[in-house]
Amino acid sequence: MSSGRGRDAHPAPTLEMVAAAAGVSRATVSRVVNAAPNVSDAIAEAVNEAILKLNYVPNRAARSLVSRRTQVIALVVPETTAKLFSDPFFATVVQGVALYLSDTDFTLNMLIASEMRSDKTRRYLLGGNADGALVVSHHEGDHSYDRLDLSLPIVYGGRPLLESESESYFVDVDNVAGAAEATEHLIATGRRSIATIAGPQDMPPGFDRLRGWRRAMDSAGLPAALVEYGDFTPDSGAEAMRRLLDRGEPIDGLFAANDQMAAGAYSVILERGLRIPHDIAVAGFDNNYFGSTAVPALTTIDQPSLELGRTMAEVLVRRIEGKPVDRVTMMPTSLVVRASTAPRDA
Amino acid sequence: MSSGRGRDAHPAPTLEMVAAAAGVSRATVSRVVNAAPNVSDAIAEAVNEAILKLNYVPNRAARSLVSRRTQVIALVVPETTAKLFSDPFFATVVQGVALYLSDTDFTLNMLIASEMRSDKTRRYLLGGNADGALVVSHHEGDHSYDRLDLSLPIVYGGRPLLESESESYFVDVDNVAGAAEATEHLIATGRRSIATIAGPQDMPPGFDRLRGWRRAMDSAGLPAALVEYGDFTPDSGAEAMRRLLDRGEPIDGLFAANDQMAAGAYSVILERGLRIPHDIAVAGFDNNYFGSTAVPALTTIDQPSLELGRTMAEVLVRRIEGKPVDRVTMMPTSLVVRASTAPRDA
DNA sequence: GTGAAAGCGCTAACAA
DNA sequence: TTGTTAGCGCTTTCAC
Repeated sequence: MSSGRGRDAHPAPTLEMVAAAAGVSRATVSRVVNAAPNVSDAIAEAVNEAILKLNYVPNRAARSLVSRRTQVIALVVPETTAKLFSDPFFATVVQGVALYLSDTDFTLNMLIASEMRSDKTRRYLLGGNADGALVVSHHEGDHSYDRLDLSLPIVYGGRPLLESESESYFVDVDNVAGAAEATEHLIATGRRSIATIAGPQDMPPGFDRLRGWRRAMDSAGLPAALVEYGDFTPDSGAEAMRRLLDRGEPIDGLFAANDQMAAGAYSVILERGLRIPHDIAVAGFDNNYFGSTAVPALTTIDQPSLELGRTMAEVLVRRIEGKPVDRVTMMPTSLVVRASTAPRDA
Repeated sequence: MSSGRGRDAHPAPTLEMVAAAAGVSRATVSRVVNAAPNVSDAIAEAVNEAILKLNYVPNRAARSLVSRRTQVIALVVPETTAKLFSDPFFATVVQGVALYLSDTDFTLNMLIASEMRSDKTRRYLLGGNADGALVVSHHEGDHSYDRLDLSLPIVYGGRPLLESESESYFVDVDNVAGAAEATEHLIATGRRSIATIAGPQDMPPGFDRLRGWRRAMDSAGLPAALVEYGDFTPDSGAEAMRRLLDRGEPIDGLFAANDQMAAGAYSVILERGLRIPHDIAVAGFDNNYFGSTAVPALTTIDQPSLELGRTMAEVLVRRIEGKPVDRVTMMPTSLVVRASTAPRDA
């Protein structure tokens, strides 16, 4: 079994061949191809005809070599994310990026960055293989590529852990506002003793969502004391819920920092003979299948992951093209109301 | 707010600079970089030292221009798939591809192919922008890029609808064997009246999984008559289950052609007051969250999606490098036994 | 084993 | 408005 029939079957027409066919110089063809302003219509037409006839496609390598632009955007993905292929959030962000770029002249290059070969990624980026890079830091706040930004523009997904220490460009979801909205919704349905299962405080989403819950509780004049922490896994959510209930204080509402932990909390609530939403109304964050397939379906905060990716790409392209862009872009979240926060007597 | 600080901050060292630093000619540096056999150890060492000191990285554009190789592999994704970001299967395949390529010198280029701009994709591929292409046809059997294979090697995910009409290289999952295994498992747990909810018969997975069910039933001497069709959505699974039960014939086992349809069937089974697995044991196919989060958890057939992607990439790289490869590669599936097929009295 | 020189296909001054 | 010319950084005969 042989293979690779070689691109030599099709001896790829060159600019020179087009020039010959159209009876003009290579420079003129180049001008037409690049839509330069100063070409007479008659000549342009003749050239375009030749291009069509020969089925000419410019050679990117040659173009990049002289123009110093690759028309490539690198998407850096941490290997851990790649292995944890159970993450719909990540996949959606990537698709948003790809979708946006498909309407531009840029091409998307996916790089898997592992700790082991981290310099391979750096070298690739520094080697002039891309005009810019997108780093999907998976909301962990890792902006360790910051230094590279001196050599090529970088845009992160998710804010850095310490904003003050970074000058990086990033696009993020407004976690504080989202968490506040979920909590306000709980309050609006008549709940007063609202607990929260927070995420890790060394991750921006964990930290910000707790802040949002606090803000809403404070604004409503309710005590923000019922807090337990988890690590975003269902199991940790279950354990946090157990600790919460073991405090012996009344709880009629719960905001979990993500849907997975809410799902974990569900099992404990039911196991204790309590009903959702009758005894405890529950809201989550993320809007993924853990919430949508739960029974009762979980009220949650939707993150615009597709838009997040799209926006990251847009910000990067603007930077590359030298157009003005804000260093930080926040994407709005939206509340998805489902059965888990239904009013008690509806 | 400005931007793109230009790669000129770092004036990217060239081969020429390395040559100067090492006191040799550019040709020699090139030989060292490309690990040519005929370079004396002493010189090679000196060159490597210079490379390290200058932090030299070869310019791909220049290299591609002369070598006629791009070291790029294109991944063509249909836009519908990109929009339907709810598909973990697809995301995992892509990650498998990326993971494999990260250990090679190839780089992954994602292309979104829409019907509207389909020639953009073709032109890209024909324009010598990639050394080969991977087409994730999402198991729909669409091998419409077949003609391109004359100009550059292409490997598909999923077999073509009509094998006879295509000479394409592809990697697929053994749907027939998987479906048969699930059905045999049902039989082994003592079920005899086993129905199936099949997928669309114009899609290879739909067609093949029905064949697998039939094969298992025939081998066991059981009648293969209880068949209804769905379109792989949960709703269609629910309706098919309804039709199945409305036939009035006894059913004690069900093989659904995917987990989503199994989930749909679950709701109807429970709604009719039947118990899973006591009255009806259920098995699905895909092993995604529809099955793992269902109650009771669904026995299903696992597809090695990560491996599928990895293998597609491997087959393509072998073709590009002119090494022998089989035109068709089948990946094995595996049975995941869960509560939905537990023996009646266990 | 090493160097000199030509050229891959294109763009961008500069001339005309 | 169009053509001429000189490279971009690399690989690759061909001499030595």
